[in-house]
Amino acid sequence: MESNVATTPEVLAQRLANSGLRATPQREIIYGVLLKKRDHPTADEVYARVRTDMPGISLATVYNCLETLVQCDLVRAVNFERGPTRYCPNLRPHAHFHDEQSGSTHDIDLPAEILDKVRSVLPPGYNAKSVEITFRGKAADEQKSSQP
Amino acid sequence: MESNVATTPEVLAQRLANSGLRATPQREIIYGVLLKKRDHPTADEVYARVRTDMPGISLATVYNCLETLVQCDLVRAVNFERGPTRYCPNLRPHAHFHDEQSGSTHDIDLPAEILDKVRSVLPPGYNAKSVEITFRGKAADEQKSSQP
DNA sequence: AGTGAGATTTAGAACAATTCCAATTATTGT
DNA sequence: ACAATAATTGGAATTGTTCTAAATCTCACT
Ligand SMILES: [Mn+2]
Ligand SMILES: [Mn+2]
Ligand SMILES: [Zn+2]
Ligand SMILES: [Zn+2]
Repeated sequence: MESNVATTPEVLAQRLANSGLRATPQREIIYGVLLKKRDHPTADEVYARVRTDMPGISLATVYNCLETLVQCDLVRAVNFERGPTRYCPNLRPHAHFHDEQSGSTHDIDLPAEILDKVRSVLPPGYNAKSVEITFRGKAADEQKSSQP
Repeated sequence: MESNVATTPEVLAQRLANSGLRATPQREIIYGVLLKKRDHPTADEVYARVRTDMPGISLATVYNCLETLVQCDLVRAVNFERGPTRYCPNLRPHAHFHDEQSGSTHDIDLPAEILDKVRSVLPPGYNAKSVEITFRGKAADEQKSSQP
């Protein structure tokens, strides 16, 4: 029973329409790139991947589309320190584990129970719209390089 | 029983010495500024405050000194989204509540019990050196402006 | 007190990521 | 088709930070 999880171009179009926006080829390809390899790419990395399918796309458009997807709640923008923003199409509540050695980022699912516990540290009067949890450290077996 | 909490110039000097560094006037004043008003100022804000005491200081030095204090574990660098880095001399384990309206940042103490619960979501093999928790939302009664 | 090595500060240039801008191109409804 | 609106584009501009190379300071030693 996955509510709220868009994984197809059709769903993308629907979500965009909800916000009065159009499903353009650029938006579809960029969203597809994010779904295909969920390694939290930067805008530059998305740009590089998209260009193999759509060589004429501009970096400005990549930024525009990513921003649009974030606005539609189809994608989360993720930041570590002051590094470039990374993009994540995982809509379930999750934390991020940032491996400092490899630079890779892993999603860590967050049970609602834990999220509630965390929210419980807030004194009365503090109304949190969002909670962000980030781990930094070393993850074991980085699976060699990345060729499957 | 506060271990690890430096609040005086002398302790600063000690900590710096531990790392083979000197206690310069610039470092002392900057650390003093952070201790005096714990509102998580940016480098620019620190620069402005320091200049009232030391008009000749340079912005590069402010950046250098802040970085040094972070290296010595006397100060934490705090980031929200892609905003400018903010600096926090609170060494206790704590989360940050970022009030989007006012732009202000509040420390939220984190009981060890909660921190452990949060760490417990990590699958085996994930070794977290640090955990960062950030709330975003609206805090009630922003105490009018700020004149006491 | 004077000297030299090394640390620190400084001003300004350089940089990286992102946003802005004005012009062009695409899509939509009539 | 046509006009209105939305989206894309290349390049300039902006922001926060880091780099660089020169000047200054500090400390240890004579
Ligand atoms: Mn990293
Ligand atoms: Mn803010
Ligand atoms: Zn993620
Ligand atoms: Zn803090």
